[in-house]
Amino acid sequence: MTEPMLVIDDDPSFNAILVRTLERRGFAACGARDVQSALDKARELKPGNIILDLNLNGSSGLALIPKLLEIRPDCRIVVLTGYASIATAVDAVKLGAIQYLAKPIEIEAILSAFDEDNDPDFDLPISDEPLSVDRLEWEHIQRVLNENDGNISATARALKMHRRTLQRKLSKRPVKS
Amino acid sequence: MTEPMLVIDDDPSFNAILVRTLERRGFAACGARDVQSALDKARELKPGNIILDLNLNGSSGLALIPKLLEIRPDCRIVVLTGYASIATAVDAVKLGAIQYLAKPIEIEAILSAFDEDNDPDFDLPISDEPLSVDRLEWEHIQRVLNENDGNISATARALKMHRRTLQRKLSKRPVKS
DNA sequence: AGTTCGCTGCGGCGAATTGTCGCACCATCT
DNA sequence: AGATGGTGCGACAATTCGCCGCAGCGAACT
Repeated sequence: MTEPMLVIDDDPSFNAILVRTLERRGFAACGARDVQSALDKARELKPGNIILDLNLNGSSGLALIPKLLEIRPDCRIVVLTGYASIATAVDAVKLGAIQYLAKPIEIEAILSAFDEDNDPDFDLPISDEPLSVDRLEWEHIQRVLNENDGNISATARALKMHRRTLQRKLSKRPVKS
Repeated sequence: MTEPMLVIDDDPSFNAILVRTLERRGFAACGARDVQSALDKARELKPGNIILDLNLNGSSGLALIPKLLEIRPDCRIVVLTGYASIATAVDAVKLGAIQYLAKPIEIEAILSAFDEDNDPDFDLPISDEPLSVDRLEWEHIQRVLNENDGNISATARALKMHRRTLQRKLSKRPVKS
């Protein structure tokens, strides 16, 4: 099960964390932050499992799917995105991705996506509990808040929630699982 | 094309309207309101185009996809649902549906789905807005619910929320962006 | 300077949602 | 038959949300 994994995501910290976590779990993992190096790495490593973010510095990861499959037709691609939509989910799967997940997401869910597809030869840690809805909400808020440079009003607008409500959530919840 | 169309939807009025509209546009259309009659009609007509609602009186239209494809492997199935979620969209496409659309939808969109069931467009999608917290919550619930084979109690436990609350959320939220 | 924006924190209050309990009804399994 | 576990749903109190308004603050423009 030393099938190499390739993480394609333009967010440096997310990418690094994911690669590190995968390695710590015993996978050979490698990261790429843009289309070109993703293709280079893919050609070099011929990874069987690929984690692909849809948004790569503005260019669509969707177009990368056929190219990756061309390099290795049986590779399993899990698409990950912070801006999930049903339309892109449908496209991604039609193009050959085996799963489409919305960030924030736990590693467990990603791994189980690779797992449940087939290949019973490696049983990785049985997936943990999913995040509670509260926790998920918190994670999501933090992400969007970060994206908006801490601007609460803008975040509330993006999240389509009331600013007052966001304020209250932020002040009340240091974090809980 | 006089390829017969089959409309599978348990909502009588929606079904009837859709069939009528299709006929008025020159298609041979036929409706079915439950799993059994859908399969009967499919075997009888061997329709090339099928419009399938995911929720058929509680039973999942998802399971119908493989059976329909078995009857006619090259038929094109467009999945329609009032309770859209990314999880079920991914499943539907993996099972062989060519498109997944959320109600309410215009006939035009359905027809154009059949029309251009090839090459998804990589260029335009990727939205610029993150999901609203409500939407994210909905997606997450759908995923976990799916993971638990539709078991509401188990899902509520996994999500650390009260079963009653989950019930209410599931029944109350048709979808909102 | 003065003025206009937009963001922020916060009080308050009615409306809506949640947490909890309880009950009835079903399947399964023992 | 009894135990177990799921499901739907009514009811009611506790909590949260939506929405109002207000005052302070920094940036940007005239």
